[in-house]
Amino acid sequence: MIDPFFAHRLLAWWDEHGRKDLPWQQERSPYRVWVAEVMLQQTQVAVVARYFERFMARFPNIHALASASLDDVLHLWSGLGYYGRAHNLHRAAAAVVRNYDGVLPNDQRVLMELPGIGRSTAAAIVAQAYGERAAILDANAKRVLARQHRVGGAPAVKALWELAESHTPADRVADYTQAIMDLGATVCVRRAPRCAVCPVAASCQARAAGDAERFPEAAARRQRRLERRRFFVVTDQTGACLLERRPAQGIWGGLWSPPERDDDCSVEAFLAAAGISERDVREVHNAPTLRHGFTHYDLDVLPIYVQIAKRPAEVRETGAAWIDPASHRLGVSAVAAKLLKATQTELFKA
DNA sequence: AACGCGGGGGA
DNA sequence: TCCCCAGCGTT
Repeated sequence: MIDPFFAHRLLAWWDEHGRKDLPWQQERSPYRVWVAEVMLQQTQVAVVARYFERFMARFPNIHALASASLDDVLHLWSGLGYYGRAHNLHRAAAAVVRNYDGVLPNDQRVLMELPGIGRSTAAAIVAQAYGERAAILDANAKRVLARQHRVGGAPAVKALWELAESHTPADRVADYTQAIMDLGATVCVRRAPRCAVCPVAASCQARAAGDAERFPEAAARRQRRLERRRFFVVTDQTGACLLERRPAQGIWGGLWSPPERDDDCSVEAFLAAAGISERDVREVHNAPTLRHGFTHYDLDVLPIYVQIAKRPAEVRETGAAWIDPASHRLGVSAVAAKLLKATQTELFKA
């Protein structure tokens, strides 16, 4: 049984308490909404806010994005994670310029054919940018609806999409979409929801049952993997660091990082392959272990710091480059930046 | 349907 | 230390 006043009460609440000053809500354009929605995939609002305007300043419109190099796009994405999003954004921008004359389609089904745009993101774009009726089901809406109707278990996702569709009103779609996300983000929060100030608490079944925190049902815990990775962090006296472009497949695919080698690669063999003379090596020692948290497994990063007296004349093999520590060009991945920072700290102490 | 993908926030 | 976050693409 769908409460016909659900959307009405939600909108009335949003008019008074909703968020209306987020960066991507200003001078709202399809392009800005699109970029924001992609950045916001599995990424918290406060984090995206630090990247959004910088990205917009560098790529103010879809043509600027489409004609940019992938390295430039990755550079501005560095630290945001899920770098496949940046690849897809870049590819989709080129496709929109080529196929739609640079105008982002206003149809949900058409949008979903673009790389990186799924059901929820496509719905958010058409609702926020074009005012077309479309239902979203992000983590916030999922939590609100799962509690409102007290649905859990395996079939929950399908049921929640149907509930999202039936609750979405025909008018004020953009505001409603924002409202249900704001409610989930500020009132119907994961732990200790503030039901006392919730506009839809009266019809909330989980609230009535007193078990709101049980919803949405958590996925089964996954096994965590432990991985050990070994990087050769080679810096010179200016702090410049040797990087390699990583293989397209696998972790940090296509990004730049300090050279990674197997445990059975000796320091001598690495230096020889890189064309670095051993007499240029001033010091080699193991650094303290850096632990890097990961979604499904942990990485043990065991960098070996190598100080060399000067840049070797010829180390530019395929895919190798020196990175300037001041600019961090070449779309350096966050882990490379962390390793650089650790390296520089070590050099500073030495 | 399940899994891989990243980094950060918060308890 | 762990779960979660304005999900998507692949298998």
